[in-house]
Amino acid sequence: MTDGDPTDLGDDPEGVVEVQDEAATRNLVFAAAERLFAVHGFQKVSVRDITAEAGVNLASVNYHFGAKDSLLLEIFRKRTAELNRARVKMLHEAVERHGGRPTVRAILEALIAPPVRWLDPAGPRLISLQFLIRSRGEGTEQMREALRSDVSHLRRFADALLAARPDLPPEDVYWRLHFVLGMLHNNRFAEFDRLHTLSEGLTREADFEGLIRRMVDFAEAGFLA
Amino acid sequence: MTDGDPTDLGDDPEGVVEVQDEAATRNLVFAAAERLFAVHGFQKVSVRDITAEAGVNLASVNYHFGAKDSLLLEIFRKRTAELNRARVKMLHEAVERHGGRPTVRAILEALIAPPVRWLDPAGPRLISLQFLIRSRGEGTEQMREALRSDVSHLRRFADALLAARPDLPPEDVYWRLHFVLGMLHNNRFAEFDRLHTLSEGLTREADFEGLIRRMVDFAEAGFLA
DNA sequence: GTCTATAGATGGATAGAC
DNA sequence: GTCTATCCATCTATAGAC
Repeated sequence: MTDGDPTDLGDDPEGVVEVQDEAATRNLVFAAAERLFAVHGFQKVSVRDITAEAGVNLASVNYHFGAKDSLLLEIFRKRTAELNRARVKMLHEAVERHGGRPTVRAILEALIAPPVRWLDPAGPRLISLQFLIRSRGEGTEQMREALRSDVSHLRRFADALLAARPDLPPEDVYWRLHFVLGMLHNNRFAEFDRLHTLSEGLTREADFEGLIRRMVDFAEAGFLA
Repeated sequence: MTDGDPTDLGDDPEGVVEVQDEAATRNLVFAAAERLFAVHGFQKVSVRDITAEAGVNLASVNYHFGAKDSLLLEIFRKRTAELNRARVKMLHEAVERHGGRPTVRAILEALIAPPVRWLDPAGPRLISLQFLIRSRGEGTEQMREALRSDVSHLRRFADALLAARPDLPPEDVYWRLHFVLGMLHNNRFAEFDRLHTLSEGLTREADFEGLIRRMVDFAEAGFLA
């Protein structure tokens, strides 16, 4: 369905296998790599693991992406752009809804809701989010450089928060934004497991809108103090 | 000074080098490994890197620790125990100070202050803390199993918080504890760098008692909501 | 574009001399 | 306990047939 233009298939005498969309293998590699990296870590997953998982030959990674690191970087860029787009869209809607001056709560919702919605195992985004969280600690030098220097999307959130709390010293606003990001980056499989053990099953992360509300409540209270 | 009993040195005809404390090499390896792991990550640092950094021979890691993973686990266990001891001690003092029922703020201080004090570059703990933070995302299976199952030290904090806020649904208490831990785990070199870039130098993490106060303020507000 | 085969580098671990 | 030399597994990347 999503493998390109299927109208070519009928006329090809060589059958279906040879006329796969030229991007099919590339997409298989991309998806397998993202999943394995997200679950097992960047360094522990080899090109062999990826190609075996994708069911393609070993040389595919280098042919389609040049190198393992380039593949990593491409996944990172794509998912980062998608997440930032969702966040900025929500922030923009909040700005319009509040006549140019969104509340702290509306800003925090735009920051928090998109990545938490990605946690839903019923959706197609859980793997991408775990990949992005992992890239923060294990990323290549290129990825860390991108994270360090590209603060353009956070810039908007910081400016909105500064405008919403002009009475606060700016460094307080920045520190609190840092704390909220820490809350978000902690949403890993392993941390949920630990919390689940500690609470003896009381905490279930299945209710994502509820989790968003809990996080926004907590963060908002911290910002309004 | 700390390399054993120096009184033996004067009588040894073979000189200083051969009569080093038998633990000297072991300690050199331990320290070099912790530092390299903390800065560069667990997978990226090889046994060769460690022994070169320590100025000892390649076989030292296997002789003194058995394997690279065992060395990692030993560092992890030692630093985890030290951090937990400092936290539990502060919690115990808060319990005594408050006649058995410490406030939310006192509990949070016991949870937050020790690891943030370890951030001080003037102290000897900065590397250990970065190692511990990294172990959360990159740890071996043994380390992750230890993190998952050994919640005995967090158990005390959770119980204290449940007692301090008996009016809250327990799952709310657990989630908020999870949020506070996220704030703590985000205190990595790279995240401070990013925050520093975003705030154009306004946020300086040099004032650790100030940072503790900011974090406790934020977390307390979130808990009292 | 796909595949096999392999080059070339690096890793953890160990044997054995001292 | 320490060191050198080395085994052997594994990795990334590429050459070259199809």
